[in-house]
Amino acid sequence: MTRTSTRANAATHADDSPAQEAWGLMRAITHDPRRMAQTHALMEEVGVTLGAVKALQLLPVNDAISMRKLAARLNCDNSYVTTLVDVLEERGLARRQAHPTDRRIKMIVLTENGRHLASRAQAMAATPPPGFAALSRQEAITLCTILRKLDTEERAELLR
Amino acid sequence: MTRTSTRANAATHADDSPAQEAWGLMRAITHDPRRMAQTHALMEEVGVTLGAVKALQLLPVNDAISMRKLAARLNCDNSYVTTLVDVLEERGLARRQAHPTDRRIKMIVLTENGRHLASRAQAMAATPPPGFAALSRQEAITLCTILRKLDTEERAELLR
DNA sequence: TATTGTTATACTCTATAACTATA
DNA sequence: TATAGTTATAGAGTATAACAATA
Repeated sequence: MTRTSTRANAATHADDSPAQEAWGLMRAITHDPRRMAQTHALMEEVGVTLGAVKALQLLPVNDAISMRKLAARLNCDNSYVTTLVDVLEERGLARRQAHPTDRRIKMIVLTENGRHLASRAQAMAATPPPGFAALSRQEAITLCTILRKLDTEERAELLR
Repeated sequence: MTRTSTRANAATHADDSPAQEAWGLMRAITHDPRRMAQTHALMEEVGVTLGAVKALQLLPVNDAISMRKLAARLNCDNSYVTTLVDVLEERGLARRQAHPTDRRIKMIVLTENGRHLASRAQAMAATPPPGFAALSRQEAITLCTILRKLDTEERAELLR
């Protein structure tokens, strides 16, 4: 990126290209420590560790999912999913079910209680931090449009 | 067991508000697994663990910094910084120095070698992912402006 | 023979508590 | 007495390898 650069905006970013500055800001914004605090509160409430809460955030609320697919979502090893689902079962939040046709596969389903908790955990993750409320509708839409392009482009890059 | 490294896919946005969708996209974009791969490569090259690379990314390249302040930057406990700096010293990447006036304090300084590595690690973190290249200059500037507002607002929220 | 999940195990990450040396 | 850092230690997070059951 060349620096035909913008007006002297943020002093700290004087030498950054807009793209670099944007990237830095995105990382700062998504890093928000209050989210971690929220998550921690949920861990305490449910009496499970971080891994289990992450699983709750990625488990489909109404569907069943195989161990293997959950591992892919969590981007972790299969064996760790065993550990995690064990905890979830102990807490009565999920159950292992047989797959109807392939008996190697175990399908994980949330219990009533687990469904409830999973919904909350997922809503928590999906809720933008409070600062977003300061954006005008038009700004939010503009932001969205640019991020969509960025996301699409990232995905495309991934396949090259 | 293989770990399939999938990119967290942004959910379907049909029902989301623009702010919600933007938030989901930001999380998907910053989650990029290629960064983790890069970091992992550096870990291998230097022969240290992730914690040490993170320290390298946060150590001031030309200044000294106290153990305590480094702990604050890493957002971790003091005792863990001891562990980390021990490793950095073993690898000849950093040294502990006495503070000129307060003998309780130990100042960490990078060695020549460490400075080099730290610069690389920091440049790696600051470089936007490849998708950013697809944004027009105007889009990058617009994105930057909105994110700056968001960031400022987040900081303000933090003090309420 | 390949695939799904589990067990056994070990290494990394990280914090807490108790401690030492200053201040 | 309070603060900076260290030591000892333990628990959470996570992977690897070997394995059992099924396909």
